Amino acid sequence: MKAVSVMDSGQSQQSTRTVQRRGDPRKPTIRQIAHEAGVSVATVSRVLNGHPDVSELTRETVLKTARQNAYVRNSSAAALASGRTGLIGLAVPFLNAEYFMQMVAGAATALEEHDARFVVSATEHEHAREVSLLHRIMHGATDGAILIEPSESPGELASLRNWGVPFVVIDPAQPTGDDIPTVSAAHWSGARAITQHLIELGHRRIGVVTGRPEWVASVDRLGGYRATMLEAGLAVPPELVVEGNFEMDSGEHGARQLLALECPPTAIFAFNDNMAVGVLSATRSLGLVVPRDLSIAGYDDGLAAIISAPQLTTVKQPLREMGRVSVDILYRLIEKQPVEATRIELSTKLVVRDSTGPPGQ
Amino acid sequence: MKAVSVMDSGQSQQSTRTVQRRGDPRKPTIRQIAHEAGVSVATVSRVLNGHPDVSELTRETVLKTARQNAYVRNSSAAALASGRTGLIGLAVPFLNAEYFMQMVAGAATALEEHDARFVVSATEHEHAREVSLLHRIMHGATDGAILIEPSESPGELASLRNWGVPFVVIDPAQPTGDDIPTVSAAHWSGARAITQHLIELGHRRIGVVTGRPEWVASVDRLGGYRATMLEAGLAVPPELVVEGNFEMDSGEHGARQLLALECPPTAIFAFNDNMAVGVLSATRSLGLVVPRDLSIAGYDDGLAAIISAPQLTTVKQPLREMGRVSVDILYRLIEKQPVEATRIELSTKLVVRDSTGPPGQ
DNA sequence: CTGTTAGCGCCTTCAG
DNA sequence: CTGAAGGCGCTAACAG
Repeated sequence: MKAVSVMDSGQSQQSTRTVQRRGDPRKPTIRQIAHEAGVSVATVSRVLNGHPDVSELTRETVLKTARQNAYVRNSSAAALASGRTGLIGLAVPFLNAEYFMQMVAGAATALEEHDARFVVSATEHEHAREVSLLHRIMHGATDGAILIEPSESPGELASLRNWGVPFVVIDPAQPTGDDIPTVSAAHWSGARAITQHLIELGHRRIGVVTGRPEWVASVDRLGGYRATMLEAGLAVPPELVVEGNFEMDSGEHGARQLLALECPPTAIFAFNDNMAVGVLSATRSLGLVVPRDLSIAGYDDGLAAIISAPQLTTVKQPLREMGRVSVDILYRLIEKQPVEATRIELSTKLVVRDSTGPPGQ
Repeated sequence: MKAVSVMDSGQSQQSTRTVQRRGDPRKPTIRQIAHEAGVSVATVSRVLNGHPDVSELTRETVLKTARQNAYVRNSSAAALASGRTGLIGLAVPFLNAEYFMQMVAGAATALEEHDARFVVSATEHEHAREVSLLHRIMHGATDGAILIEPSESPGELASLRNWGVPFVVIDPAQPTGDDIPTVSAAHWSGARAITQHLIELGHRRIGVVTGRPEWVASVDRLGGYRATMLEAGLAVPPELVVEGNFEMDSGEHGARQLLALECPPTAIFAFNDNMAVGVLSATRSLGLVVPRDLSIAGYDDGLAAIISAPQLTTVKQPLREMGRVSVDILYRLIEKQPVEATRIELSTKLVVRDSTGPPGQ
């Protein structure tokens, strides 16, 4: 019986059964290209993958006929055969948060250099979603993953690693094992820089509005603040620390609480810019002038910091850079190259603007 | 010759060649599960894919042994065999723009219901990138795609459609053929609402700072503004329309230009919130009070609108909803269900805050 | 309800 | 430098 060839060249083929193609005939396969170019599929594959061991002539022929037939490689097939998908899993807490998107954007540009794309999943910081993500996306569907602020326990991460999918964690909530590369922002020293700045301006009572206590960012920034205060011989009475949740409202709320103290702070350090804006608006509605009556510092150096009036003194984090670096490390892992530093902490930068100044008298 | 079974059950198998498995032995295949559960691969496949025609007993057995062996389906293989990847391509101009991320977030939640993920690509509004995206991501790698504000010509989109990959376009720059579903924001009527609002407040000279002229948003909003002004019998002299680029700075710049006119406007409508904030800061530095001396309106109802002081009168767009709807339509397309409306325009909502008021006298 | 079997399209040794 | 051929792991007829 003759094989039913998709291309209608009269070439006869040995086959015990009728070949019934169900695929879309508009989508040429590597075999058709090979056939038309008069070479073997292996050669076509080599050309398409840029292998060097092909004569210039054949390469050109193949490329030409591939182009003519508008050939596009079927990535599923390639992935199945090669074991590489060209896809990276990316778990991010929230998609609509400027903060995380900076990291994602940084990772995206880096990924492009590796000719890869990423598959995103918003975890909303929910454990269940992350687990499902890890168990679905990572296994087989992607070559590796980047987890931004995962809520996984070290144990879960470790078991994940055992599965064989390389991944790197950005800002882990808890210290991971040494075998799991980690990229973090220097929350502690960033908070230190801000606090120091405030102290140098002459502030003695500095209140803070923290973020959600489950996040590393909150914990570490609080640590940096505390340490710096103590070091300067300044007390940190509990009433000076109020808990926020990174949203603007909580900043406003926290500020009111702080300013209602019998001995209110002369400066407030909010753990992110949004909350700092909240602090600002509370201040304003209380009739206080910033920075004369109250200095306000934020964190992140996001849009809010430059939109607000006065513009905020804050800490700039290398968010994009973190994304970039993570991808770089991830690819070292994937390509099994040695990874020198598995514990990277990128430094932050104090940005002094108009919301801080010496305390009024 | 005996097959080398990965599982060390002593079951002998007929095979003319030694089976040499190169895959990771920790990753069980459907065959091993079938073997261990004492059923055929087909049955396992059915169970795993939730097909109804399996007895409850076998289903349970299979599920149990799958769980025990920590089986995870190889998505590449499944994709190759079934022709469906469970992935959706998503082209978005910028990853770090609140505006687009809202859409993406909306699409993401909707996708989850379809148990799919998406592969993102930032186009940076560069034509080349989009083309590469379309030609790489879409063919075979994804089941469909959502293009946000693509710069493609109708011709390119049409040829894409011919390729057979279903897709929907959000806010197309140019009208597409009827066979390409489209989801848009009602830019025109949003601008109309704002303009009307300003007119009703008593403004007669209303200036605008537009966005980049290549974007639909700019063109349509300008159209809405113009039409409404004319309808109210108000002139729109060219000097009242200054071009911005959606960035804060251009708003500030535009405002200075507008306010320097011999007969300056009493209200300025900036085509997005960021620019409105720019207008605000220009106003402030000129010593004007908003809204007494100048009314300012924005567009988008983003973070900037509520951070700024005074908070901005603006137009809220159903960004998340647009993402959601797009996904819904896309899946209808993918599942070849009839798509009733292929030209969807979601309505916007005027949000009046403190930056607009009656003109001073 | 269940098993058999033929591919899906490509990659990759292994021979020449 | 090139060709032949065996899978990769899974799905989907088709036949019981």
